[in-house]
Amino acid sequence: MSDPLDDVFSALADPTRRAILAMLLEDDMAVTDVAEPFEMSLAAISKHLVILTRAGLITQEKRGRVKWCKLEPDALRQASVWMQGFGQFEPVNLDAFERFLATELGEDAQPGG
Amino acid sequence: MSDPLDDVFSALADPTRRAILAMLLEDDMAVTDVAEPFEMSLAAISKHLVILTRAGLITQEKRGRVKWCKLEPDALRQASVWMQGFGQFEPVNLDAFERFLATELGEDAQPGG
DNA sequence: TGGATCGTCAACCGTTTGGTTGAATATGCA
DNA sequence: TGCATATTCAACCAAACGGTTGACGATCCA
Repeated sequence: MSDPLDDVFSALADPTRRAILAMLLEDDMAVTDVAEPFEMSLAAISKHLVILTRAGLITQEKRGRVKWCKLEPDALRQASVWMQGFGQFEPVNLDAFERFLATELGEDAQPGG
Repeated sequence: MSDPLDDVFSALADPTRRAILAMLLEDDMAVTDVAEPFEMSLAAISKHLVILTRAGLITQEKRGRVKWCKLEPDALRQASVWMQGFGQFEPVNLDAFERFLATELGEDAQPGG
């Protein structure tokens, strides 16, 4: 009944969760290490990770005591495709197209703070 | 202090608001006409439109009694660029690229229900 | 075995969200 | 003028959100 885009976009709406995704862009991380730079409890971060998991934006795998978090960009890509539907009626939209190519080919993309 | 992406993504998190954006893709609309297909009060739709406006996803212009709503895809594009930063380390991503082209050229794009 | 670490669960709390209703405001028109 | 239409405002509500704390289960290791 509920659109998976609901979960993806509401997961992305929180700055803490976007920061977590950016961290996971570098490498897979344990829950404790994800929580380390934030000024909030481990339990709070654990909840954020549940929300990211339910949205399909990350997966978590337990090895021993440690639960590893891994970025899953497919859900992001789905949402991105939905959004790009709104660019189609623009006259040319070369700007977005060039930026798409830049990030896609990794030429000099700067993936945000 | 608060990231504009907060407003954009939380605006997009609601299915009613995404449906409104899809309607505005066709043409500019008056508030009453936006509200017509939904099974909720006009006041509720009015609030949704405020949220979309605050996020920069639409603009509203009053002409006479009627307030016209117009899609503003720039905010969407910003968010889309942020998201595409997460696709860059993927091997090729031809799938998203092809769909980008399809919607961009308007060949047989189906911009969602 | 026992202690330290990893992570979640459960209960609680204040704020925000998404909806309602009825009144109010602003404009168009006869 | 007076009435109909278009839209928002204000008050209210239940549910969800984002955080806290403390207790708990699971795992490693000496």
